[in-house]
Amino acid sequence: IQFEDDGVNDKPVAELDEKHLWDRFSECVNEMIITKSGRRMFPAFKVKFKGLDKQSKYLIALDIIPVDANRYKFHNSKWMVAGTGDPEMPKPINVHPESLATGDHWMTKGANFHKIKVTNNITDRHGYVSMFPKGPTILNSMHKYQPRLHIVRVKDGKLASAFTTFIFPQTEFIAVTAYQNEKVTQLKIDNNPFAKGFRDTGAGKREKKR
Amino acid sequence: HGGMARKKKTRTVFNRHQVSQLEMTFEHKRYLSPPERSQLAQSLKLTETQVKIWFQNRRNKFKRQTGCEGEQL
DNA sequence: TCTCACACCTTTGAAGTGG
DNA sequence: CCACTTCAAAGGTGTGAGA
Repeated sequence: IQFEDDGVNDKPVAELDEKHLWDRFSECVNEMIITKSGRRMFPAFKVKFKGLDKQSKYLIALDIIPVDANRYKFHNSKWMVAGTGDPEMPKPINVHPESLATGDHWMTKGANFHKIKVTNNITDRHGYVSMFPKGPTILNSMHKYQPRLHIVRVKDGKLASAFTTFIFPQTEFIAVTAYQNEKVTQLKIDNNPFAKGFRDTGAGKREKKR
Repeated sequence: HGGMARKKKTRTVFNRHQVSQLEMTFEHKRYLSPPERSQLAQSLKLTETQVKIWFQNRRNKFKRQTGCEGEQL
């Protein structure tokens, strides 16, 4: 990977936001629903920054890559390998919409990737930007994935530094078509505001039609 | 409210082109002079009031997001 | 395993009201 | 101009049925 170093001295550091929440999901092996139309991830992937150069401009991006080449199954309340994984589609690089913002901007406002979507729909490619696919990330159900954060300094429309990549292990998850682990479901319901209607306590009215 | 005047406030939504132009303009200038507003309104086929209120609301939103900086733990 | 329609919520944002 | 509020429309949840 080529870049023209602009000589700016920085030391980019990204730290995962709401780490505690991610940890709780990670403890019971996180699952992300994938749908035909694309589903947001929860928790949302949010980061804070340190060590950027205030004046320089940076591009911030996120991608989601396979962890291994296995297929998994949920059996006896446990995830276990269940054979060889299916072939993977190329993964888009989700450039943060505020990108090409200053180091000052990123360090004060952070980066929130809450709008990125994951899907299992192989037939709705949204084309390509440059060499890379665009649109929702296509994942295989019952496969394990790991989001990655990328930081690169940009000067005059050209790369001015190497890519710095951060991996937060607690953001690893297994793509599913329907939740397998009850604990994961409950964590999602308890913490995702859009699922408030399913909460038992307080303002929720859980009801079963029989 | 005494009377039975039921007003159906139908929510108007500006189209993508209009929003992106407004957003681009806002990025460069946070306040619009009357002539600028008039020209922008005409090119976007909006009323001057709509453009005025849009900038007013946009400024408020910007302040709200930027001002609330100390959330999370 | 996967898909789909619900019900039930939130978020969004132009327009309203008052200062 | 600002501070707020109002309130539909848009759209994100998990559900549970039926493939």
